[in-house]
Amino acid sequence: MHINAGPTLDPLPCTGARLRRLTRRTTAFYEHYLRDLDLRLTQYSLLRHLGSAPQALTELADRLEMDRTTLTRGLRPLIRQAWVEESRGSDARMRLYRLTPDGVAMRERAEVRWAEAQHALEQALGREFTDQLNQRLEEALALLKPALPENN
Amino acid sequence: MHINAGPTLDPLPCTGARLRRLTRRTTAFYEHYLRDLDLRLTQYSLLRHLGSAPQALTELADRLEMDRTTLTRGLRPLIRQAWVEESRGSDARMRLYRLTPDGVAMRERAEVRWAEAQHALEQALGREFTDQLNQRLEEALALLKPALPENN
DNA sequence: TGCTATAAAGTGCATATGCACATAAATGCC
DNA sequence: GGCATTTATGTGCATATGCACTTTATAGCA
Repeated sequence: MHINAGPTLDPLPCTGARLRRLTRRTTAFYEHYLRDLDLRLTQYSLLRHLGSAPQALTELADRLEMDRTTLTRGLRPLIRQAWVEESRGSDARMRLYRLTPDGVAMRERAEVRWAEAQHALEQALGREFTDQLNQRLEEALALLKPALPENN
Repeated sequence: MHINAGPTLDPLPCTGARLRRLTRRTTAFYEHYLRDLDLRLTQYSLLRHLGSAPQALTELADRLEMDRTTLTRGLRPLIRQAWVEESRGSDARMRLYRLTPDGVAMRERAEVRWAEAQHALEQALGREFTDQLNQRLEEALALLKPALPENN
């Protein structure tokens, strides 16, 4: 039994908190479909952004707009599963990553599940609403890029 | 120097990945303003949802729509700073949490910064766009609530 | 009164996230 | 060629996130 079981939910004046909240729920939605592949949404995203051609860590981080160090560690499970292979190029500082054949196969299996999830999401939200939401998110991403003075 | 420095960014057909991406960037935006208070956005959110009246963990988790166990650990730093106090009620299973006077003071200081951040965000995105984005996020949250069969 | 079912919470595990700091290799001058 | 600077990456630390499993306490019923 709860104490102080007040009104349902606060109006949430904070856009950031609202985003985090929706992201939590949406991630759970997708991961429900990826579950028996034992794949997280982020990991699927990595598979999707990797190819058979070796790619440098920083390059990948830029494309995904993720922190470099998050990626370093996020790639490790994929390497452990032998879906991704690390190699070195002429520049001995760089780490290059590419999908293995197993990784390509896994990505294909995952894409089926992802498509199911995406479809189900569009069903739940309505196709038009989803498009508009995607639009807004994309727009916000573009507008927010130069918004932090320190990041320039 | 990068290898395979292809086109800028993929169109991102995945709504979930887009959400995660925007959330990362937006969180960084807010946390820039909270930085010298050494407060994360999530922690600010906790302070905002706590009061002087003791609240049970599960009740708080429901209100924030966060996982109970995430909350258990998320509250610890706040307790360590003595902004939040844990207590027990008549039901010996429950943990009750409330803001200490220091916690109230901290919340007030943080609200100033939060307001600056929110205002700056609305500047960056445009006021109208922000309202519409908030609207969509709220709508999506409402629509997604019953969307996972397993969650019923 | 006991026994069972349920409810509240904690813990272990595995990622996800990003900052500050450290290291190593390549670059650019002089 | 040799040294200062820049670049690519790794590591330590502290949260954030959520699932599976465990523990403890209350509730409900025979």
